[in-house]
Amino acid sequence: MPPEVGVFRLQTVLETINFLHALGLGFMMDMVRRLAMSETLKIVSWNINSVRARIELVERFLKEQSPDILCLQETKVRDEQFPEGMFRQLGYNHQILCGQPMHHGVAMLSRVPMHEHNRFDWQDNGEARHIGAVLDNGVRVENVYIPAGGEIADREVNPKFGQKLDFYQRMTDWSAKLKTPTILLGDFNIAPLEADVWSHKKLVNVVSHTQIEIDVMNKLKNAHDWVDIGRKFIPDPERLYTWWSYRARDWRASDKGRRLDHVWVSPELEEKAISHVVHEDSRGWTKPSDHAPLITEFKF
Amino acid sequence: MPPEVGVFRLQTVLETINFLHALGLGFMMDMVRRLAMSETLKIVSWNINSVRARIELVERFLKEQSPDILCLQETKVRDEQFPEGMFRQLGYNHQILCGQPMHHGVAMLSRVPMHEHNRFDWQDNGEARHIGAVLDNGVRVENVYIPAGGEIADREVNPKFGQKLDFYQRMTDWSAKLKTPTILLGDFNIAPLEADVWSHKKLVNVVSHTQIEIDVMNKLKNAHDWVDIGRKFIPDPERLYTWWSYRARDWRASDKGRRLDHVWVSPELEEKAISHVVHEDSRGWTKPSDHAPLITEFKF
DNA sequence: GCGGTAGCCG
DNA sequence: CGGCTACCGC
Repeated sequence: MPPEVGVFRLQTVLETINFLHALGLGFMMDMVRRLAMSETLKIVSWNINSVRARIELVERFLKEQSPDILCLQETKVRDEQFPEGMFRQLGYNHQILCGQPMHHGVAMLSRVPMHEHNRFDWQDNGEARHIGAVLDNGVRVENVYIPAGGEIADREVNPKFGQKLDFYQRMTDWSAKLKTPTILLGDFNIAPLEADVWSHKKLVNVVSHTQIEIDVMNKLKNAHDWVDIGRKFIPDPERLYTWWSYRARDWRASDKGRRLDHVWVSPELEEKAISHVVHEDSRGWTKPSDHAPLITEFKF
Repeated sequence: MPPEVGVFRLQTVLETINFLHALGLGFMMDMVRRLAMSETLKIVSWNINSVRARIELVERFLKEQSPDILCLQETKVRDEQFPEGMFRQLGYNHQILCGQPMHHGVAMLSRVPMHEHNRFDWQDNGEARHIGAVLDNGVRVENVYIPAGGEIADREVNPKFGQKLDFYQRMTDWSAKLKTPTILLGDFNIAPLEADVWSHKKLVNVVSHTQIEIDVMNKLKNAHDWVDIGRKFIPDPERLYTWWSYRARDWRASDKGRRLDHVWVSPELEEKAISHVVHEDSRGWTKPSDHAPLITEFKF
């Protein structure tokens, strides 16, 4: 599937390569060849904590990593104000935006064709927390920002915690009916394993790592036999974090991380995943997000 | 007057030069020689619009221009949070701070000895708008941030305008009694001449250029026969601005400036002033203040 | 337009 | 700690 380049819709790989050559953009030819001729897909999930405040970081990341698809959470911007120009300049011409003022917000930016498929309101309150897309090969990508759940792990005193559990339950119902090969990724706001947090003992009653959350997460997982790509490539009990609080004096030295972000796939896609890394570097850049991007490569 | 260097108080020029040589700081020797052996003084007035937000700009300016004394207005920082480290690193060990939370605030940073002399509250409401210092040669430096005066040029409907006029009146009373040779500089928030604004006609009723303001400014000027150093070196009717609004799309192209900042001296210092420029360049740096620095050199 | 403040949130 | 929303002031 050759990419769109500005107003040009290039029909063949050869056309695309000749076009780039004419523009003196020979350095992009390898990329085009790879995109068009292989069935490799590099997809990223990143809770960006404001895409506007982080636009230069995102640009740097895209230039360094060149993913085909970027799935963002916590964009914190309404669609009219989304900084789509930078993405378009880098060839991310397929854009699905689902934002709202102030909080939450998800977005998908792609250099390969991608078609909006659905937007679930699993929280049933209008918050912008999900978009689903389908690729030309029929694979679905579901980008989700699950609520954090507040401070206290008790739905009686903390309604936010109940909303989080209900969100998981609705995703579970949806998963159970799911037939299509699907990549489900985003900020799940739960770190299920002991090796997913810097201290199991200290966090066992902290929202994100409580048993009740781990239970609802496992119910969701079993409803579709989701495969946890993070743990496929970095098996338990190896340390695996995707989030480090801003509040730490030195996030890398203290390393008080949690694995809140996840990439899950339908069982039939498990063997298509060929690599997965948490890009911790970008957590150390200037003015970073508190989450690191998750980079997964598939070969279909 | 040899400088203080950290905890060392160097008594002679020779001691200072030897000290720098021992530290491998030979590149500073010329500066020390100039400071200690000549009677030249380079003094800057700059409304910085937050010294914390602008600390890298200030550093760049000091490294490029190497003034002996920097007088800042609108520092917008309480004294405990003043970023004094950068100044100390560049040798500005004499510091007089007069800040408050959020608004206003003035500061003087000097590489030559300078002693706090007074702090007038010409507005009589506790706002941090003035500090006065005396140099070892007896010359006084008065650094002032005169209130802007609000939107409407009528003290009956706009108390801020009245406060501005009252501030000028109190400065006038002070000036009339002044006997010492003095440099009075800062953000006066009035552009008196037609050539001090981009359009006299359009601004004749805009606070900063109204006749009532020009009248109180002239009364202040006459009370001590203050010499306007800006117009001594760039005579009327040549265009002379020190401030350009942030709101202009392209401040340099539209050039809708005003001369709000001034350097005035006692009559007996007029002939000591040997140069004066408005450093418009720094208005074009990244994340600039809306005011440009005024650089004046004296030879005593 | 762009500083500062405050409270809200994770 | 550091986004957001607001308001305030120049």
